[in-house]
Amino acid sequence: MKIASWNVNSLRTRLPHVLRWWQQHQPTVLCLQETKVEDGLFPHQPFTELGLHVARHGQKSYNGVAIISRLPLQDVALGFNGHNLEEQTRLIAATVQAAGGPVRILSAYVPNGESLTSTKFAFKQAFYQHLTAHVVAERAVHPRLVLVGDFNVAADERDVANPARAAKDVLFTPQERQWLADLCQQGGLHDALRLVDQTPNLYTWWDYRTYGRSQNNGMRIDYALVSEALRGAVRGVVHHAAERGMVQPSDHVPVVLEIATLP
Amino acid sequence: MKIASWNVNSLRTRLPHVLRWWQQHQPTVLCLQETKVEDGLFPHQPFTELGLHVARHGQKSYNGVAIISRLPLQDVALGFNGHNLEEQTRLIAATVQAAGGPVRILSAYVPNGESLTSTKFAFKQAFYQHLTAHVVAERAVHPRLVLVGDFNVAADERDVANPARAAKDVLFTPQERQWLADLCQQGGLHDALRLVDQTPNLYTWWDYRTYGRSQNNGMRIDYALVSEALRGAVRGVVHHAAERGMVQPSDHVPVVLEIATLP
DNA sequence: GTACGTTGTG
DNA sequence: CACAACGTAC
Repeated sequence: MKIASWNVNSLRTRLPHVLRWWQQHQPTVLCLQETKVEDGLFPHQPFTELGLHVARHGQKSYNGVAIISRLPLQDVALGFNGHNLEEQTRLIAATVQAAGGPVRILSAYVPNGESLTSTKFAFKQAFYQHLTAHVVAERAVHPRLVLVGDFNVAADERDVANPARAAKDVLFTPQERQWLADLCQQGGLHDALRLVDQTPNLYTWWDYRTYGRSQNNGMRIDYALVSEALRGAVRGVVHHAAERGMVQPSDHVPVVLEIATLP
Repeated sequence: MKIASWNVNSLRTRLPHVLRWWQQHQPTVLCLQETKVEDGLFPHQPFTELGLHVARHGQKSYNGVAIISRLPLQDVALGFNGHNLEEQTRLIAATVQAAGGPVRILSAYVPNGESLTSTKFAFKQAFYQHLTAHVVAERAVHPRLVLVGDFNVAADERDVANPARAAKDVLFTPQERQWLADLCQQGGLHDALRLVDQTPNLYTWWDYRTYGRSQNNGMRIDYALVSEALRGAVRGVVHHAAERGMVQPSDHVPVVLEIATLP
């Protein structure tokens, strides 16, 4: 079973890439972030006519998350038990019936934070706190849980090009790393890539502004996190870095988790 | 000799069409309107690398005229003797040495006028007055003169789909038709198409907003006007209406004047 | 409907 | 750098 996560930075603009990528890689589930489209304008048809199931939670201009799936999506939940933080659409969840039993899937788009002194930085912390509590509650109901998305934090030194420099800026401050660590520890989640692969410099995002100037100056800020019950099922995590080289690419690339769902 | 006129509605956006069209039709001269590009950002290279000569007079966002030519462009004149009306780049002229002697070519983009009560309508009248006086002066120096462009006026009933309705709106009011008639009479110019072809409903422009809804609801507002000295040389005028059906077309199509330049 | 410039966001 | 929205023009 392949569960993918991709911050597409506008689904409508990236739709050709997303459809081509789906056909090439045939995932079981694709979680999207930064769809930047209201629910009424969401492009359902290209997916439903492939026989896929769609759940989306979006707004005008900013944010927006979605789940596209080959399997039916059950118990779709928008936001935190139906309400959003700061009216921002950054979380969606659904359950799929896999071979070994139900898997709860969450697609999250964590706030960027802007800068250490911004009110958005405080909002980022609040979002992590809510997300952590939410995962604790969800995991009590759904032991087999996968949380994927754009977490806007690089976990450790292997996940940034220049750790000393990056630590001074948003996305790699000690505080943010702690928020992510707390999410994993209190939420009982494991960074699926690091369960199986310790290679450094495996990035998922390259800033539009710096990509052209400095080569491979990226960060790993998109993750697949799995609950303890799925720990042993992780077969691998791959980043589809080639997507960053396409014409008009997203600044993020797909992160694909493969799990064995039969016990 | 083929002298073409095309309101391209952004040269940068339409560049692929313009280059393909040039290769297909190999005009002697192409006059452009609504290039919407400052001189510093004008795409010279695609033309110069074909060995073509370029004169342009543009500004940011709006207006902008140009002449592309297989023959060298002499005595290039920007605006009305170097200055523009209302700081708008709507007129450019140059001389080419044709087989029968020099031909003065003017490319004009007449203001739209917006509505009868707009200050832009008064500006349209003022522009016609200046243009008429300018042509009178130019023709005294250059007997063989061609004035092409977007005149934003339909000359007579044959040039609109519904004359009664159109007469109430800008582009076909009696006043505007008179301004165009004055330009021709006082300027000593002839509407080249009507010298050789009386077919009605030969349009050059179809509004983006109405094109899809009502078929062939266009107007003839782009012309090739020739001086008395060239009257007998006119071999034909054709509208390349197929350009309106291309993907991402301009709302105007090329108007191509063919003249015999040998005496 | 199509295009451009500006502003706000990342 | 790239995206969405808004205002403006035709």
